[in-house]
Amino acid sequence: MTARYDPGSIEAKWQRRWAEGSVARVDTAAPGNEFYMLNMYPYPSASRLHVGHGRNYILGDALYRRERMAGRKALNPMGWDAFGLPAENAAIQSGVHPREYTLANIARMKEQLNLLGLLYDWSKELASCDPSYYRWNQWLFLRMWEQGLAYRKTAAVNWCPGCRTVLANEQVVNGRCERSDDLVEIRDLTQWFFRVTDYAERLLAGLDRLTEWPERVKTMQRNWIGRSEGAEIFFRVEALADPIAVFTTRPDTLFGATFLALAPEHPAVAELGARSDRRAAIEDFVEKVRRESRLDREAESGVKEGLDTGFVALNPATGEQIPVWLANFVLPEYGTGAIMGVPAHDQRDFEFARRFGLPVRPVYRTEEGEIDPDAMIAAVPHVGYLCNSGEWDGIPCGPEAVRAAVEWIEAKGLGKGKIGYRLRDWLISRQRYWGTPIPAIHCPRCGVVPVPDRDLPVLLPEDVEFRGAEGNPLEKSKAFVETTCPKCGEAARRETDTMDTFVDSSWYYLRFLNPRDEGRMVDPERAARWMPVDQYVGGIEHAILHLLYARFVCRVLKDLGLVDLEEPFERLFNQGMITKLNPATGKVEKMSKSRGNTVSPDELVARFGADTVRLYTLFIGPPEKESEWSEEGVVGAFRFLNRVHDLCARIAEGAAPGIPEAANEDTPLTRFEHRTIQRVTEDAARFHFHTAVAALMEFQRAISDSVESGSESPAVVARSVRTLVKLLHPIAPHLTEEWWERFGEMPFLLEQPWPEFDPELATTPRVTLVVQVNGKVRGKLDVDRGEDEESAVALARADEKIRPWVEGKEIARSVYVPDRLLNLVVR
RNA sequence: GCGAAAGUGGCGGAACUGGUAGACGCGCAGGUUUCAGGAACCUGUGGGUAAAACCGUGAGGGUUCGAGUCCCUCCUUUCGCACCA
Repeated sequence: MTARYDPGSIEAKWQRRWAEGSVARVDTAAPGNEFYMLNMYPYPSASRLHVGHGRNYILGDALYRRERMAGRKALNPMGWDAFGLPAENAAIQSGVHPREYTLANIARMKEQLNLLGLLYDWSKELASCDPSYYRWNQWLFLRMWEQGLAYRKTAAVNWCPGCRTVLANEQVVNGRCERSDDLVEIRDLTQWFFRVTDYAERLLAGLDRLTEWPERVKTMQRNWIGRSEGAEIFFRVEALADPIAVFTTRPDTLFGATFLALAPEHPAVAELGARSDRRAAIEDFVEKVRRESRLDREAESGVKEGLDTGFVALNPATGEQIPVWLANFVLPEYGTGAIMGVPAHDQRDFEFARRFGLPVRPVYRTEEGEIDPDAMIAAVPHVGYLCNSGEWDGIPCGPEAVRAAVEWIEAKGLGKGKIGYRLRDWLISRQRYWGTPIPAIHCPRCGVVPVPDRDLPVLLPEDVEFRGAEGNPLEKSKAFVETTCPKCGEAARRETDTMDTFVDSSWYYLRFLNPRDEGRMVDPERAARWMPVDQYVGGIEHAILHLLYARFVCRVLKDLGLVDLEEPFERLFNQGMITKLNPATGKVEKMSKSRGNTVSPDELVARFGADTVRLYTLFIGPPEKESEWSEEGVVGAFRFLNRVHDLCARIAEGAAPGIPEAANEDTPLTRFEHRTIQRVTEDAARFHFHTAVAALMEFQRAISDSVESGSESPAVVARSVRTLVKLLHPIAPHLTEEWWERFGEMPFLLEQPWPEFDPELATTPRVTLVVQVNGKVRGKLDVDRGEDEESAVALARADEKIRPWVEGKEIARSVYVPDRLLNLVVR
């Protein structure tokens, strides 16, 4: 007769007990052995938790519980990235206030997290939409403004005509608005930026010290920052007062520059147009390129469009006149938005030159001699030695040539060495209501004036109509917009842009340490004690967004003297996404609400219990890998927990508390036990709970078998079962707490020390020695550990399975790996 | 195009520094229990053979006593970046 396993009642009971006991709560002010672990924030705007990101939390909780059992005081807080577009869009559609919508979703998410038995320190809970949180966004903004790190400029941004708002880059999918599917336009708007480019070098250099970060993420950040060394060189244009600066990584090819190309967006283009008799053509071209969406401009890579402005520039090295062109392939946001065209040594310039009949002039020659430009079919970026380049002639292609060129250019005052970055400043303005108001006031007399600290927080107004709203609802709130200038006291307009929600999440890990602190943003003493975050768990999707912004803001806070911390997250673990077949597209896609291929964990919890869902989610595969969700195997997890339940029930009869902890008898089951402790401990350390589960399944079977056969003493069995229960706790916490209690043990199993193994007992006295003949497995020997080679060979020769393979043959050599393998090489 | 990761049974996946390939689970097959059903229990399960031999980790080469693991070439898939001067 098997004991009936009823997860529902057990789980409800323990969830209540953990909450009542505040087991997750820690005093962040008190010293101790600290471990700070953080899951990347969820999106409470998502109305339900789905297994795709539930996996984060289940893995995180298992790690957290293991740390607790390992005796470390561990902080595991949860915060809500509560501002954002979805809440506001819901408000526009339904009229429900974004706050209401958000708070309802937070409550629901919280319920679901609790349902899975996840332990968070709710005393540290925070939500970015709470003024006690976002006032510090504003405070930080003002400090950054003082430092010149926050500024306003006019920039080309993504604009969705349907939603009548700017969009973040990540909200643009294939050139279309993620929500309305409208084609996104590029518009010039005056926006607020954070000067992240000032930190490019430090952000790049810091990556080398993040040894516990996945290489993949670091590479993505490096590419995103995109450092390249080169030079800025000035080209005089006859029609213009100021020279045009170009950025190049190949100043060594300056003598080969045969044209100058400007991005149509280049600021000098308007002036050129005004002075040109080709004004209409220039304006048409600019308009045409600008009308192309970014998508088209990128998709048509290869098709290079251009227009000769009719003006000429002077090649500063040769003094020759070269034409000034407009070209669609020159990007306005990189470098200076202008390039020198060196067709012989740059493929893009080559294609452009050939298309428009511009001259090609090689300035490198090969061993065979100079290159015939007419015979070239492609650019030769790296070849031979400089030629036709005055003093530089003869220098081999490479860093040496670049260095020589930079020195020469600087000496002549033609330009200077420069490091270029692909990284652009962080656009933080959003023309939306549901975000942190940017604390600035526009005064007709004083200009843009910061809100004084004493007036913080700038609260979101309540007199706002959302339903069917067009544009930023804040603009229509008189109470909000109409204000007075803090400098001159005259009537002024309040800034209506709000901040990107990534600002919120850039420093929240610090705020968990002092979430109710009214007087300051961060507590430097607690930060010194707890920082950096020991373990950060989250998906790869934040590799260059959140994880880069957080590293940036951390450095800003350091420079402001608020914390002594350069890197916020010491160790990062990227778990793979859960994918699932999307019936709508027929493809296997990342599980997400917007794709409509989600699976809600609470339905599964209702059927099998949270422990089964947790165990199965961890068992599905290695957490760093993407996994396709399937429920085929859930029953296997459920069966296992049933067997554990049954086993516990069998030995619980007559079990007295505290029995067998001391006895470490040398029996087969004891050895199995120690081996299992070792396996589970090591697997958990590298987050491989799927193999830990496999080890526990084997262990359960071994215990059950010895109970069946009566081969082990009750004390040994009792201790083994207790060990099984402890090792299983991070994975299936409810069932294991329940049995720990029924065994008469107290208090929480969560507070029990993680079992330790004896390395000696974690081995077996006898081992299987594999015998190979000429590298092929021909038999196995059961021998004592540490058997020497000579007797192993003798045993092998005598073995009836092996004998036929060696009989009558000469053993040329033997390879012996003690306790593992014997390979006989015969002729 | 550039960069990174990965290809192992019907499926998810094991295999730490080269040393029994396929742990564990699903599925499947046979059996047990049950009025019955099953998400219960037991046994078996890479191909192949009567049993062996033999063949098997994307393909082809190489190093080695021995290769899923190391090296070279190629193929496929996934994910980044994508005219970055």
